Parts: sequence; structure tokens; C-alpha cells
Amino acid sequence: MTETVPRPTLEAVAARAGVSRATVSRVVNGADGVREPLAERVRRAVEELGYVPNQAARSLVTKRHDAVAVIVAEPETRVFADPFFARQLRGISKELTAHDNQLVLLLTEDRDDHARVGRYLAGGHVDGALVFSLHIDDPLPELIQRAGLPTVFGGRPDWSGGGKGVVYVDSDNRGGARDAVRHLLGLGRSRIAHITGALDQTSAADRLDGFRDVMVGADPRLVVEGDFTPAAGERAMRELLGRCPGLDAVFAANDLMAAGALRVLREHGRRVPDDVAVVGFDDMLPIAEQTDPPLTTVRQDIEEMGRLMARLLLRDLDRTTSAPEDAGGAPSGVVLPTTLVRRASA
Amino acid sequence: MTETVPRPTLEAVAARAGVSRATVSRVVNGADGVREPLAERVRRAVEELGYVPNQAARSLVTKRHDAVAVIVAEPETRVFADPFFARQLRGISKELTAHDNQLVLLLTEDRDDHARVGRYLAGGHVDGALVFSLHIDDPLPELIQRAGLPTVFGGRPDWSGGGKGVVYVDSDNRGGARDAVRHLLGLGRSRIAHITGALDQTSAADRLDGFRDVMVGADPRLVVEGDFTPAAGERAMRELLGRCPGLDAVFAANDLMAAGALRVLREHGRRVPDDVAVVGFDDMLPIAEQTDPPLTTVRQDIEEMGRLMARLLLRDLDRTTSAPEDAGGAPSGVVLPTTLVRRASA
DNA sequence: GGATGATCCGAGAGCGCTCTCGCCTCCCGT
DNA sequence: ACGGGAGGCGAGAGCGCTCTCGGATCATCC
Repeated sequence: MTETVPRPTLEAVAARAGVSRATVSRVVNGADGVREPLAERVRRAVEELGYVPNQAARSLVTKRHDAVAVIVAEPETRVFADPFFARQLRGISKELTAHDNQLVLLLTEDRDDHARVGRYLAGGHVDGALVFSLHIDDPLPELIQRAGLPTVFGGRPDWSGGGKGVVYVDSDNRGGARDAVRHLLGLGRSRIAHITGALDQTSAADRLDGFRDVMVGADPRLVVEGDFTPAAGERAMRELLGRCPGLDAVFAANDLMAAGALRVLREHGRRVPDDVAVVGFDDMLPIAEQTDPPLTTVRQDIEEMGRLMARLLLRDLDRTTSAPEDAGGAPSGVVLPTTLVRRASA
Repeated sequence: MTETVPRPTLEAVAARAGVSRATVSRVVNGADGVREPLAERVRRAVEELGYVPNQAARSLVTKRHDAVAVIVAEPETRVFADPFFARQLRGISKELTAHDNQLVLLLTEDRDDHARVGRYLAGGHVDGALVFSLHIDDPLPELIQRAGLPTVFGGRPDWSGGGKGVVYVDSDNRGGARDAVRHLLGLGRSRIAHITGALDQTSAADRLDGFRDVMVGADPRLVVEGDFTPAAGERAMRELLGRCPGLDAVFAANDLMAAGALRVLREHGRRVPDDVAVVGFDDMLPIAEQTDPPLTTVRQDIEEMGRLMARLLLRDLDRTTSAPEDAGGAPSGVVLPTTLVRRASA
């Protein structure tokens, strides 16, 4: 029946406690300057009436919303299909709720959505934004930046438009890739191939860079471009086997492609890791543990990334409202370390 | 520098267009009763000033927020770890944004969170709630119902407290399970085992019921309780093999457990599907396609579930504000069909 | 003991919007 | 040509809150 009972207002609480609205407001918001006996009376009135402040009214005057938008671009892509997203979100959520902020989720797929998001942000419904923009040339970052909202990006945005004040959190894709390749070298492998991710994503580009850092002057035929899908992993592996039958190791830019490569390797009678060692990236569970053999891979702390993004944003918000200095020396990028997880494939 | 430029107000637009606030409001909200030339002038003023309505001010008077909460309980569990969640969320998001509603995401993990969520909902920040409550005995559903907010549940809530007006969307777990088992029978299998999910979740219980519907009077030793994890799948499969070495088919309550079972089967030298046919549930990509052999499984349209949940809620919201009749004859549960996806494992 | 702060509390304005109400205009019928 | 009705538009109140400012209260110091 949802017979919406009119919720008690500040006024009502004030009347019940026999004080003014201002006093109730002070007590409710934890401001000092109210003597104990009075404050106690107010608290009791709040309790008895079940008073809960009306956020809309409060926002109207404070111009704060205690809400931040989380914008995920193009959820069709892999990032949405895998458990990453959920983990990241959990990290964000934890940090946000710990600071009494709400999480408004915006998923975008096409240009129309972008316009809508732009309007939404400009509309001043939220205090800041956390943005996951996956592709180079995505118009979203610029759009958002223009809205003038404090923003933190997830993953290094390849945003030509001047990365001056751009704050982002990323994991150490390049360093992780280096670790993976060095591990392979340490295993005595020398003909190491790389299956890249979709190179219009900075993570893929960075992993490729990491590979090259270690394998300077490697045979260019040992690098095949993929797109993060298992099918691409299979295709790339077949191509590699054709080009360089003598290869003894493969570093795939993610676990999904590594799984695909594993299948093709088995199909061709190559034993893993005896003949060919395989390393993935992401430590995407449950994939990495379910392959045969289980995958050696590079793990990133997804949840911590989310947490950190939220933390950086909240810090920014505090500063914007209190001390309006800085806006220049802020650490523009935070890179989280990765760890190599050894399983059976390498 | 984010030098927040004071955003134009209705007042400003009115001044610029040379009309009253009321008229601008009418135009902005699409109400009729404004003659064209005037309306056009207003629209131009809106355009020129880049006016965007202040949602807080609007909510203050309309008591509508055009926002709904999506509450996900205990994201530690499997549902959060797999891609389901993201898909569902996408469905919800699409439907919501199509109707200009915002999505406020609330993830809860423990009792404290429950209290917080309760307060939040009672606080009247959102117009309704979409709730994913996974476990039987979860206090959340009742809490929410008490808040008196229109609510739609994802998955059949096993909520003893009277499912009178409870609206939920679920997929046909029982029917899907029946299809899976019948498919196995159709393959000429007769000694069919079942690995259940965590039976404190209605989905697992329903799938077990479906299994029993078809396998009436089956040897009880052919049913082993699992918990939806791959490890449980392995353990259960081992146990089954010990108990009934002659089994010729396994129906696992989800793909993760099926994958575990597959491994154990291979380890014991049983060929799939020749010796033992295996069927999973969920069609969880990329797992189902990556196993060896690829998994025959029961697919549910996750995204559609999300969409439908949102649609039902929005419908409810409309009704609450406009026609306050009904509140009795509403369809309390909507069950979405499942489809069997044939791959190589059965 | 009276002036002097310091502290506590209330009055009141105002945030940006919606919505009712009443006035004014314009069109129609006769 | 005039009365009446309908429809377009503006004035103003008020949603529930915060916050400034001034008045009241009380302790403190000479």
C-alpha cells in the first residue's frame, strides 16, 4: 500500500524538543555550540520521531551532494564481461560508503549516451566522477573534463588533450609485462612470443612496451596483435606457430588469450610448459585457475585500484571545498604494482 | 581550477526570455499551455545560457528523485565474482536511463551495511529499489520492505515473512534443470547424477527440484551437495565417482562446478561425453566455451532479467504517483525462460 | 558590582524549483 | 457588438534545509 507517511521535518523535531530549527540542525550535523542537556533533548526527539534529514533540501543550500558518478564506457567490451568490473566497483563502493558518499552508476555505450552523461554531469547532481574510459580517442574524458568536475580516471587515459591536471590510477602494466618476460627468460626460454591486447587501449600498449623493454631487438615476427578475446588468442597462436615453429614461450596480454593459446598449443601437440611456457596477465579468476595447465600470470589488485580511485577523488573534493589552493602539483598518476603468480604453465 | 561558475537558474532564463519563472518551468518540463513563439524564445534562452535544472530543488518540491537504488547483498559471493552481475546491471541501466532515472548502487557485506542501507532507503533519496538478495534468511528483504519503498527482487526471495506483494524476476531454474536432465535422458543416459549449488540459495534449490521432477525415485546417492565453486565441483565429482562408478551423466548446478567435474573426469580417464555426459547451468562465458570439451549448458538471459526488473519497478512507480488503486492483483513473480545450449560435453 | 567578552541559541532569509490561483487576453456564439 | 468561456501567463507561496547575525545569558576580571 506504500501509504507514504509524511516524514518528519526539522521543524517537527524542533517543536518536539522545544528548540529552534537552527539548534536541531546543529545537533544533527554534529556542529558544536549546543549545550549538553539541550543537545540530548534534541537527540531524543530525533529518535522518537525517526527523523531523517531530507537530502534534497540540504543539497539545495550546501551545493554538495555527497554522491559521485562512476562512469563506465562501452560495457560491451571485455572489461565489462569479466569480473574486473565488479571487483573495482566493490573497492570504490567500500571507500565511498566509508565516507558517506553515494555511488551513481552510469554505463555508456554510444554517442547519445555520451551526450546524456555530459548533461548529467553538467547538471551538478554529483560532486565528482570516477571514469573508466577504455579506448584511445574516446571523446568521453574530454567531455567530462569540460564539465569541470573533479575526476579520477581508471587506467591511464591516452588523452591527447593535455594531461595537465589529469588524475588517474593504473596498474603497472609495463612493469608487470617485464616481470612476466623476465620470468620466462629465467626459465631458460629465449624465443619468446607476445600476443598483444587491443592496441587502442593503453593497457595493451603498455604491456607491449614492457615486453619490448626486455626483449630488445626481438624478431618482430614474434609479436602478433590480438584483441583480448580467446578467439584472438587462438588465431594469434596459430599464426605464431606457423611463423616461428621454434618458439619456446608465449606471453599473452591477458588470461583469456592465454587460454586460447593453450588450446591451440595442445591441439598442435606442444606440451605446456615443457615445450612452450605460457604466461598470461590479469589473474582473472576463475579462468586462470581453470585452464589446463593452470596459468602463470600477472596479478593486479583490482579492488585496491577502485579504492584508491575513490580515495583520490574524495581527497580532491575536500580540497575543492575547503582550501582552494593547489590544482597544479597534484600527483597526476598513481601506478599500482603487480605481482607474478606462478602456476603450472610457466 | 574548477572555478565553479554559478550555474544559471530558472530565474535567469526567465529574465533573458522576458517571461516569468512559471513559464520557463512549463517549457522545460514539456507541459503545454505555452504558445509557440514564446516557448521558442524560452528554449533559445535555455540554450544560450546552458541552463540545466537543479535536481535538488526540483526534488524538494516534487518529492520525486528519478533515481532507484540497486542493492547487491554480499558481493563476496559467486554472483559478484562472475560476469552475471555486470550483465544484469547493464540491463537495468539501459532500462533506467531510457526513462531518465538514475542508478544508485549499494553494495552490502555485513550487518552494519544493512543498517546503513535501511537508513538510506528510509531517507527517501530514491523512489524505489532493485534488490539482489542471495541467501535464505537474509534480513535485507524484510528491512527493505519495511522501508515502504516499491521494490523488485532479483531471483525468487525465500522470504518467510509473507510473499504477499513481493515482486520478483527470476529465471526458470526448475524448468531449465528439467530440460537439462531430459536432454541427458534423450542421449540415452540413465544413471544421471546431480551436483547441487549452495542450497541456501533458491536458485540451487529450484534446480535440484527440477532434477528430481524428471528423475523421480532416483538413487539418492546420485545427488551431491556443492556450493557453486569449481572446487566443490571437483570434490563432488570425486565423491560421485566413488559412490557410483557406473554413472553415465552429470548435471551440475552451474558451469563452474561442471568445469571442476570435467577435470576430475579426465583425471580418472573418463571420456566426455562418450563415457560421461556433462551439462552445466548459466552459460557463463567465457567459462562454458573454454572448457575441454566445451560445455553443454542452460542459458538464462541475464540482461533481460535486469531490464525486466527495472521495467517492473518503473511501472510500479508510475502507478504509485498517478493511480493509487491495485496493490493486490499485481503479478508477484515473473519467470524468464531458459534455453539449452548444446556444445560438445553432452 | 558593573563592564567585557565569550558562548549559546533563535529569528529570518534564502537556496532553485513547482504549482496553485487568479488575471488578462482572445475567440466564439448570438 | 457584447457577454462568456477557454486558454495563456505571471505572482507568490512554500518545499526542508543551512547559515548568518544579533540578542540573551553567563562567567570573568578589575
